[in-house]
Amino acid sequence: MVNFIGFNQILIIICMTEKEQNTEERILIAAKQVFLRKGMAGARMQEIANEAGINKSLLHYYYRSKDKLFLAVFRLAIQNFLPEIKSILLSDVLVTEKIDRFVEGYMNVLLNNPFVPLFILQEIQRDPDRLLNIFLEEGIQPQLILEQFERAVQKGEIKAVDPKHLLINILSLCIFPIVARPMMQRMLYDNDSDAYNEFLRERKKVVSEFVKNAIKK
Amino acid sequence: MVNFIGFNQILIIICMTEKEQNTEERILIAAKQVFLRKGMAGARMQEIANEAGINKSLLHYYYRSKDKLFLAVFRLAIQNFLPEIKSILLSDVLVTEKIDRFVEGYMNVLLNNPFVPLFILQEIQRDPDRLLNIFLEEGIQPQLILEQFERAVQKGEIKAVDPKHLLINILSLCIFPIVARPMMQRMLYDNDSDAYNEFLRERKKVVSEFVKNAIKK
DNA sequence: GTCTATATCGGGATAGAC
DNA sequence: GTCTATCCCGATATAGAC
Repeated sequence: MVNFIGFNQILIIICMTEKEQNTEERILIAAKQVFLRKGMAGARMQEIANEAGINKSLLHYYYRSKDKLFLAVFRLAIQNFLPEIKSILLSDVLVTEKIDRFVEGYMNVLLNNPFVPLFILQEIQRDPDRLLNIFLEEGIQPQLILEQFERAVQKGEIKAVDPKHLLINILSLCIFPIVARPMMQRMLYDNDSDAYNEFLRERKKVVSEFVKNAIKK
Repeated sequence: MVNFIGFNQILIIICMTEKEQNTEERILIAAKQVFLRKGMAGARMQEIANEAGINKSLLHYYYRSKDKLFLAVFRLAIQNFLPEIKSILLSDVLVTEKIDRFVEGYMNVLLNNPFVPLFILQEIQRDPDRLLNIFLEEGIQPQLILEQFERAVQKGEIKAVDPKHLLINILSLCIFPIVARPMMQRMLYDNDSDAYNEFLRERKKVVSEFVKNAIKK
């Protein structure tokens, strides 16, 4: 008897594969939403299942546990960040120009993924080494930008500042207004969402100017 | 029969009162620790009871529910912040001098309560209006400092900057290095805690200078 | 006020039918 | 692969003895 796979068997296989990918992906997207909103501890498997439009058990079928699902989601989340940021950091331009580009690009990323930073801050406190390892595996390298700042100081392009402080200053100015949004929007803008969006948009330029003023000789 | 309270009855009452206060207070302190570390969702009543060295049921005896306990703790936490900060904001000095004092005072408070900011950021996202109401009840008023910045701009003491951006810039530079500590300490200082403490101490001056440079004419 | 015991509930995880 | 039903544990909360 010849090995033979009938036409509709192939169809079934294709269908199952497509379904699998769809479901798996839908789970990931749903889980991302919920994890980002609630954090690991606050997220409920039921809520994720609802958001994905499937049964709770299916979550365990695809990702054996809540913990595994969480890890998958986290990798996905930071991979949205990386390519854009990396390309900016690797670009070969003057330090002041690079600061402009970085602030612009980084704040755009944050505006598109507003829940990611707080999520990272939460989980990094819950279990610091786990997430740090993932960061390292994904090739996050602060050394690169620190050296650039260092060289810019030596060449006299900017004031003599500690590169680590400068890096944290820039990150602070970009990230904090996003993670503190629920509070700041209420306290400064009467909870007017549009006004705060406008504030964040104009903030790209404001931060760039602020930093460049602070470090120019 | 005359109304009469015997001597040992008085002793008992005093004892009970003292014990009550002690226990109540011990619970508050323990709960503060746990809530700050784990957030509302991650905190466990058992863990709080252990930390206070008492039985789980006693938590419910003094504070009817986890939620009520949480609110009590939160009020306590922000009341540690307020007096110091308020007095700085109300002091009558030049804007640059006030920025120095604020950064110094605020970062000291943060160094003594390093878990508070992330805790606030977490809970403010979980239930924004609840915490905001507490802030308002406690008399937190950004308007005050905004007006001072405004006047300083008009008087020509500092560059023409948007007061709201300036306020958020200062807050960012102070708060972010504390909430992101677990990550930054590992990425920038090989997880050397002493080195990061030193970094934060010198940061008070660094931030002051950074901000003043950025806004001087 | 403080403890032990227990009720009650919700969530993660598994078994098994289809 | 997907569903229903169920297990099991842990956590909040209550009852009641002392």
